[in-house]
Amino acid sequence: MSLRYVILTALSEQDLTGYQITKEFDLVLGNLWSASHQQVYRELAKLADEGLASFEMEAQTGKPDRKIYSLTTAGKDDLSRWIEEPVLFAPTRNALLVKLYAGGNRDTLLEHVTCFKANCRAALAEYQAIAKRYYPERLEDMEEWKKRAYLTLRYGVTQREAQVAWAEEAEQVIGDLGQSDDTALDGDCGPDQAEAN
Amino acid sequence: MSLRYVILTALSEQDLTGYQITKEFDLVLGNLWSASHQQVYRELAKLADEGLASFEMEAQTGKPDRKIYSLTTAGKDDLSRWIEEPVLFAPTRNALLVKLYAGGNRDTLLEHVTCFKANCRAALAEYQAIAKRYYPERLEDMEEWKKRAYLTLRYGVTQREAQVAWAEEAEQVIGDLGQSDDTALDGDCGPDQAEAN
DNA sequence: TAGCCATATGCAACAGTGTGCATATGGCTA
DNA sequence: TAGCCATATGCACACTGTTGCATATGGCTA
Repeated sequence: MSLRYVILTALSEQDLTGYQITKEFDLVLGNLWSASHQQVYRELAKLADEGLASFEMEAQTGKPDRKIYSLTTAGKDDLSRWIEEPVLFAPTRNALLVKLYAGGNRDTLLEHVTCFKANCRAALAEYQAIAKRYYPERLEDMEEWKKRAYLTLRYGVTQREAQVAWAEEAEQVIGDLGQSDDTALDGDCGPDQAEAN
Repeated sequence: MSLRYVILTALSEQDLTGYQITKEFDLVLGNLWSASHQQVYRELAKLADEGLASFEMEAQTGKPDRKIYSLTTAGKDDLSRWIEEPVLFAPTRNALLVKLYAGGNRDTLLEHVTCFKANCRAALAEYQAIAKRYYPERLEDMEEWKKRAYLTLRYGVTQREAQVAWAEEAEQVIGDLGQSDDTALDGDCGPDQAEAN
């Protein structure tokens, strides 16, 4: 149910097209939520249908026509109401941890963890690039909306840093394990392990 | 697609009923994944249907009959294959960050963050209880499967600790904000800056 | 005895997300 | 000119997850 409010939030800043909102998910918004363009268009249609947003067609030269969406009063009210609601915390669902728990070949697990670490580092680099570009000033000098946005970025940074640290700890521990030790699986340490996928 | 493999993992340790698997999600497994009993039963039925697991009815005295599920060879193979596959990382979806980004009343945001912090602390306390009960020995003295399980718990601990630290930082920053400052909602204060991007 | 709880299993409907496919404009390049 | 890319929008179906409801055994307690 949150995607709709992410979109309402984006629209509360400025009028946007579905295409632009989708792009936002690759930038600042991506740190909070993510959605495909199909999801975005579908949700926008629903929002317009329910009167929370409205749109105007805009003809362009050299590019296809587009629909520029803006919040209605009802949309603003609904967003405000939602913000006041208690936050629903999503349960953990972590495939990497499942694989680690399940067992399997040591080198495979190491690869998974190393890949995870690389992902986290890449995310960190992106966050730092965003910080440099959008939040170059000191916290005290930021406008209030910017302080709040910066906090969401800080969340991503601190989480990723903790993940990298954990990954390094995990690499150590897994590195010290024997070659193969599935929980109750094939258990052979035979020559092969077909690289799936 | 992962729920099925979480269940296969649980079954790879020992034969279990749907009821027991559901209980597991409240304990150690809860740190990796979560699912309702309806989901568990549905998935078990599918696994049996596809020949990845099989079950035997067991009559009990004083309690209802139950189905004890066990992995088939095909099930073990499928689990092994899945473990080898690259991990699919789930995109971020964080309602708290959305609300923080959107704005709203300062005290509301503070409440949300404080509630989040309390949740994290509660989770930490649970993790510590589990650590004390299930992993009292030193890491070096653990069996290999236990080292891996311990790592998954460590992940939870390090993440939660980072979240608590962030929450305290956030409380500071939000505490210094003015009373009300929605992005473009009711409480406008002059010419709203709608920062592009 | 009535109601609650733990044990034990499940169906049905719906909401939310993901994936594949489709369509159209027009610029740039091989 | 053919193909690719960015822009721009969307449908249909499948899968995953949530919610409400249903059923049954038997112990414990008010």
